[in-house]
Amino acid sequence: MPMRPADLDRVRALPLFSDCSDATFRDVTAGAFLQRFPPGTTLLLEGDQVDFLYVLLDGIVELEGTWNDKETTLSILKPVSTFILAAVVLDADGLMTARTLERSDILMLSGEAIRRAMKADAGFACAVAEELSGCYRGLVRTLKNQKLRGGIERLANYLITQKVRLGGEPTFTLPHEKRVLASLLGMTPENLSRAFATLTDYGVETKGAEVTIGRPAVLERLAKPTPMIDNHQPVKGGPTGKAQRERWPVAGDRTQAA
Amino acid sequence: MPMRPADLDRVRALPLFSDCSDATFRDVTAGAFLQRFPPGTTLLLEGDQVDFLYVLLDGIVELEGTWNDKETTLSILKPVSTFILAAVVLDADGLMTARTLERSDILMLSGEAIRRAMKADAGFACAVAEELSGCYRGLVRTLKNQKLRGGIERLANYLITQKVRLGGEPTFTLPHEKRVLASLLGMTPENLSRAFATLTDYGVETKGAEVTIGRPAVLERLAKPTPMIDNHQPVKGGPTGKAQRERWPVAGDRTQAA
DNA sequence: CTGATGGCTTGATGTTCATCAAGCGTCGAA
DNA sequence: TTCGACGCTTGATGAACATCAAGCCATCAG
Repeated sequence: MPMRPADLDRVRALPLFSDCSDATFRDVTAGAFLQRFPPGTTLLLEGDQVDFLYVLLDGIVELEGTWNDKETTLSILKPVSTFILAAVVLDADGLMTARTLERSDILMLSGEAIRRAMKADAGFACAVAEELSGCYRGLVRTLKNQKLRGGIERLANYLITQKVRLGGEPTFTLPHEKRVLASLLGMTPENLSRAFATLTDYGVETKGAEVTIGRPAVLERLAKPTPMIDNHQPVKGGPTGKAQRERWPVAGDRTQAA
Repeated sequence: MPMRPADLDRVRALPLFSDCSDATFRDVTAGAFLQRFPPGTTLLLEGDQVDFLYVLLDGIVELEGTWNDKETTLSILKPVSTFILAAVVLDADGLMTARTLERSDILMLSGEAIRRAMKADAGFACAVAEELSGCYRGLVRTLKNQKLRGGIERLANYLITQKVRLGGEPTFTLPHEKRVLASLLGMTPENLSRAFATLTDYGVETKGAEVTIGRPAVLERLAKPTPMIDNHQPVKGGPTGKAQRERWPVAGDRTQAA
């Protein structure tokens, strides 16, 4: 499928590429191709060799892990995001299965070209390192969330994070099916249901996918959110990488601090 | 404290630095200093500003996370390892507390110098990206381990991994206190004790910190280890980064594949 | 309209895990 | 040596969570 110039611009605007030279960008995107996938398509299977860096331009994709006939979703990606960067950098097998949740436009960049570009363009290599750092920190947050909090607390914090990211309005709509949310939060759909029921006592009303947080203070007292686990960075309009998410000045702006 | 040339050589041999130019290495190590810490010393607190890249030259350090008066250990590092690289790259606050478990020799490199070197030396920036990729994949494994397996299965797989990493002998000694191991595996010391008791039925004998795996096949049938979660890469003699750990050819050597 | 499907909810039940409490053994200091 | 501290173990109990089963409700094809 041909790449439209508009798509190319969106990729160029990614933090990953916004700083690299024109030559690097041309080299990396030369053999690229854009593809549209229907919902439920498996893009990459756990253990597959990874030949491409994927860029989600439109749609939603889920990263999941499997063991012993059980599966769990590790992350849910929205546009514009790259994924399986780490496997590409190391030229290793993928550790996660990638699957579309909705119809998605996905750009595929040659992994070999990426690695070549890193060696040639220090700015690009730095951008890759920054993106990876952001991904890493995201996972640290997820792991702490999983090991330190119980199911109800995870849901409460998810709702608070979602609220601020969607603009801060007291009522918003869940971006995914509840069964997907359950897997992301590390619980069964049944227990997610019960957790929502429990949160009624804390001012959380739900009607289908519509959620309204009636008494934020009460919910927060239960959730005890902290910047060491929860990243309340609002999703701004422009395309943003995982790195920028982590740059958010939690306490005091340090851009000129050192 | 003065840096001995021998220490400098060990750092130079790290995958992080083995490929970078002499100039870069000199720049990065110029303002470095080596420090020896007693056991139980907190090197860095969750949320602290991170000004240095730490390199563990000798000893053991634990990375832990905290929430609501609970704590959990996220990783245990052996020499030679770097830590909090991601925070350094992004010039962000640390997400984990770092504490020595034993007396440790730790080299501290200026974070600013690291970032400067990355911009100047593409080879170094690539090495940073590779190290971060290795750390990222390690966390993915940990998260899958945590979300998909139960406590006994986690212990069983830990023992199997430990066995192969320590040379494959049926009997070996646990490298940490059991309370630390429990926290790493995401359970209480009490339940770790009970899990060991359960594993007696699977041929696992324990006498203090000495563990012997009597019937490996039986234990494996319970543990169901998989390269998608467990990294059975043996710890070779030389200093090895997290990246090399992930480069292990799981199925077929691809070093010359592309 | 009818029926089937699939996501969600609710209840009943059992497993897993944490907590509380007590006891045992080892080690180190007085 | 004696005492106390600490790590580990074991038992009893309760909380959190998964599983199984049934039912509700919206959507959609026939």
